[in-house]
Amino acid sequence: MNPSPRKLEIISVASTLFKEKGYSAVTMRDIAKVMGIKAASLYNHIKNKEEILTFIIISLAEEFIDGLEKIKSGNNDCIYKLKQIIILHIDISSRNTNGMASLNNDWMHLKDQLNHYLALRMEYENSFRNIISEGILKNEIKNINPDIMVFSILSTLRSLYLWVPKKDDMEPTLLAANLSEVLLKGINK
Amino acid sequence: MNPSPRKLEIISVASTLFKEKGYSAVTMRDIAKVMGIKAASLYNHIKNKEEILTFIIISLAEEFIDGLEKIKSGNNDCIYKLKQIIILHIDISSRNTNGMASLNNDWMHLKDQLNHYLALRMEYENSFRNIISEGILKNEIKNINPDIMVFSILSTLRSLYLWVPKKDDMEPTLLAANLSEVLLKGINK
DNA sequence: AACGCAAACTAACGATTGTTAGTTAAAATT
DNA sequence: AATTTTAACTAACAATCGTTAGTTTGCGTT
Repeated sequence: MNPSPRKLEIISVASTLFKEKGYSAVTMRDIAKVMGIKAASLYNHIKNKEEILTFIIISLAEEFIDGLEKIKSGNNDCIYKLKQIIILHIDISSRNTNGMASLNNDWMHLKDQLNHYLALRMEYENSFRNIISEGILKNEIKNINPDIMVFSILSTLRSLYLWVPKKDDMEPTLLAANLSEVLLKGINK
Repeated sequence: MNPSPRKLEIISVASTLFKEKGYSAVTMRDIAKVMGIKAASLYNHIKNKEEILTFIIISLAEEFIDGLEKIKSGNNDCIYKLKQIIILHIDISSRNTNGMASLNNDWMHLKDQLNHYLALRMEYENSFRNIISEGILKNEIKNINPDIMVFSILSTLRSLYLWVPKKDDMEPTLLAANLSEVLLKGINK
């Protein structure tokens, strides 16, 4: 069953608060107050607090997995694939800035779906590393420890949610171009 | 007055727990249990929960400010200064992995010292950006939006605390060398 | 042996937490 | 018009929160 509009509204409000203070510091009464209703009324729409967090995180994680799957299946250069990954992160982070905060910082508070999330994350990082490793084999990418490259690039991409809202005047395509240049070719002239 | 050894012990234990679950999700009883004492006993050594967080964050922030100050004062290339900044982050993050988690994720729960922290952070980012901007002027660094370069490099450096413990077999100097190569010159061959 | 002190303890506090039960009013469906 | 459904409400729950007060214990100094 699809989430009702009201439920999505609650999730959206919760996302905003989770980004500001973190999941644990946000109370059901906080969420309700922003919604203009009482805390108990939230339970007409959601099962419990955990369900909100689970929805935010899992749907985002699956969006990343799906996006990466399409990129992997294309028959392109590794460098081109990496550029597509950069665009994927900019796109998702721009459309759901608040949710990205929970994905990055509050995943450890998942219960039922914690293992599912961890599996998705490992799958994503492995795919990412495979692209890098293939690039090294094909002589497209420097022969440096792939873990370091994955860590470095992914750290920047994962932080986009903090930075994109402050630069919302910047064209996404321009951001993607500049970020690709910096991440792939460095800053040194 | 310097913090007593016992107080430092409490702060260390708290740091570990804060990294695992975040400041808000950690209770005084959690900290006490790891210490092997009762929660009320903690108050023989610390003023309150907030003081623990404040100590962790402010002392780290000042460590970064001091480190950057020394780097700025040296009469070196901008690229060299950036390499020193990378080493600074690796060094601090390795020595206080747990504290770095609070610095990154729990600063918004500061009260008295929140403004002080925000001032230090802005000072740090401004100095960082000035080094980049100077590098562009001196033709050492590509003429790309400095904000993007600061964001990109700093995002990676700020995430080191998550990654360094998983690679504790790696020589810090080797990590610094590889990371400098990736961050400054990119991964593209 | 007596004292002072540091650091633990027990007990409890008021506030806040997520959540449930039962009720009400309006809207949608029959 | 009658009925069901939706979504709000009030009231309250047991649990847990950070913290305080007062007490006990053991060690080092007198």
